[in-house]
Amino acid sequence: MVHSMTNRVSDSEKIVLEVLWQESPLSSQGVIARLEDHGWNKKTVKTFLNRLVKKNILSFTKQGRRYMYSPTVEKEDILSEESNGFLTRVFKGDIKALLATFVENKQLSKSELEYLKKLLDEQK
Amino acid sequence: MVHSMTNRVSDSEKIVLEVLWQESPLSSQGVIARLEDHGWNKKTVKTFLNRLVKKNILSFTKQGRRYMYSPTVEKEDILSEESNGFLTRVFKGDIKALLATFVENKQLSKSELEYLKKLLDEQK
DNA sequence: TTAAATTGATTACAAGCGTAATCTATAAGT
DNA sequence: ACTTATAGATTACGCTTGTAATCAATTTAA
Repeated sequence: MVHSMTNRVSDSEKIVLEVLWQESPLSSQGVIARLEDHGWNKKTVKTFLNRLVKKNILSFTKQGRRYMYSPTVEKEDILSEESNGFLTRVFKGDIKALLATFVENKQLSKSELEYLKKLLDEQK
Repeated sequence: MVHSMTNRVSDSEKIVLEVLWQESPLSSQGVIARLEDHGWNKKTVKTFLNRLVKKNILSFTKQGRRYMYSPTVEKEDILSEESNGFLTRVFKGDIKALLATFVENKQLSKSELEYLKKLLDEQK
């Protein structure tokens, strides 16, 4: 946990980051290619890459005049950070209220219910 | 569900709204008083009241030259809207991953685990 | 070898947000 | 009867975000 992580990752940046969590290092072209169906202009994707580098969420190595980008943070760290933020901001830390909202709202399937029960049993 | 609700409620606005969910109608003074420990300037609170009115999240009735504010939306509606947004944005709709993150990260107490199990059992 | 395409860097620009200050009208205190 | 405080409305201003366009350098295609 070296990063103090004052800089948050915006939603769009997170979409870019997701690509690199799945496969890295990648050049900007590689990222752009994997985001084709997103309908973003190449320039836009490059902006996000740049901002992520400035925020120290991505690092790169030079390959000629190309950059090969890699995440500097684990997906799990970002997810749990965001989750805690959400819990605090929206539910004021009331974890039971949060869980109730999700469980009641989402109509879980049988297999999802099974999975969660098992998860709970492992917890103790 | 009359509101198309394209306008989101910001975090600060939500804090103001919370006061009015707990007690309404209230004048701006009433809201300001109940937010004293928040360290906000009165003007700041009034800005948020104004913005919430513009977003149709608050309505008011005039009492002389004072306004008495009330929410036009239910807390539960906002919470589940935000929750769904969060689920989609951060976990790409994967409810299992979301719940797993909370359960594993938050070190749930025995009673919280019990509560959640009951929630799951009621679901079916 | 000259023109075109591509790279990353820099700049743009409007909307939303946090955080108020100022303006205008009215009510209240002296 | 004035002066001052207060209410809501309008304006301000820097930061972040979404969404690129432009710029300078370099590589590639013709």
